[in-house]
Amino acid sequence: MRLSNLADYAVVTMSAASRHCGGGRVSASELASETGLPAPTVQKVVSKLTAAGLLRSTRGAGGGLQLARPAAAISLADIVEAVEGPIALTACIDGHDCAVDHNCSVKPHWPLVNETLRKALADIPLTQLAGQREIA
Amino acid sequence: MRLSNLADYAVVTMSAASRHCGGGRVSASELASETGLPAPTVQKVVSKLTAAGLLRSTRGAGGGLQLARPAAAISLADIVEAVEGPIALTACIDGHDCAVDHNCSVKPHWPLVNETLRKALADIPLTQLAGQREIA
DNA sequence: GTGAAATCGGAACGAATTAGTCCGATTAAC
DNA sequence: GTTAATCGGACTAATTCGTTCCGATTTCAC
Repeated sequence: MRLSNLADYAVVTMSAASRHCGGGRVSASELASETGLPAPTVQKVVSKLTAAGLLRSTRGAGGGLQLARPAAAISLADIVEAVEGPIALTACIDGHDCAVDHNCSVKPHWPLVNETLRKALADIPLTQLAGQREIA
Repeated sequence: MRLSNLADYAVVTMSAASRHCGGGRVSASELASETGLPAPTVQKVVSKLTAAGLLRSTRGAGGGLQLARPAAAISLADIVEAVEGPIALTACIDGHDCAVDHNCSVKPHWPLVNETLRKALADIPLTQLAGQREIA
């Protein structure tokens, strides 16, 4: 019931990147300096976020990162899913049987719980987490 | 964003125990047989649940477990907290600074998220999870 | 056109938490 | 008082996560 540190760092990184949305491209090293996180860690987080389509990467000299979508259109659920995969409390939903499949009366109820949690996280936009002066 | 297997097993175990609520004491071995989980694992889960006050243990020959509270009064949040501790997505809320304390603009928003998730889980009683036994 | 620099992307190593297992202390019944 | 069955805690092994490093790609400058 606790998201991984990578996901936590991803939220911080996205929050920092959202502040440079208007300024164009930002390098991963610069994000590391601003957030105080280790540079390699930020690189790994950025890789996952880029693969998920939340960030747009521009390679080469003078390149950098930029938000692929407006900050208001990115929710906490998107960031968590980008780093940790689908929002699922249990692993028995995607093939990995929990060895009690035959007598597991709670399994039918997990999708409902998962969806409830996902909705709760989807209702939190990046703008709220970033704490920008323009929250509207 | 995924609860540990122990918590998953705890839910299954509590669900199985709720069926024996009227029958009185149930041994951990019997719960293991019914759920199909390894007996030592069930013992570990039962230990945590008992320590949290969700189960009442009776030692000695002929002893066993029984629900400390009615099934309707036990929520999914109670079980998760019993096994995994407080519902907190991030570890930076209880002293462990995340090394970006000075520039972490998202930290003030985590308690709200945690409370939202906790409420979502608290709204799911054990009776709903137990449901009717489905024989596959 | 060529060279060089800077960037992201993926892979490998190490550490930490977790899952599983075992043995001992306690307790009730006989 | 003895026996037997139970829970409780501690140890070991495994998986996953976090961190770090190196290579492929791309752009700018000359």
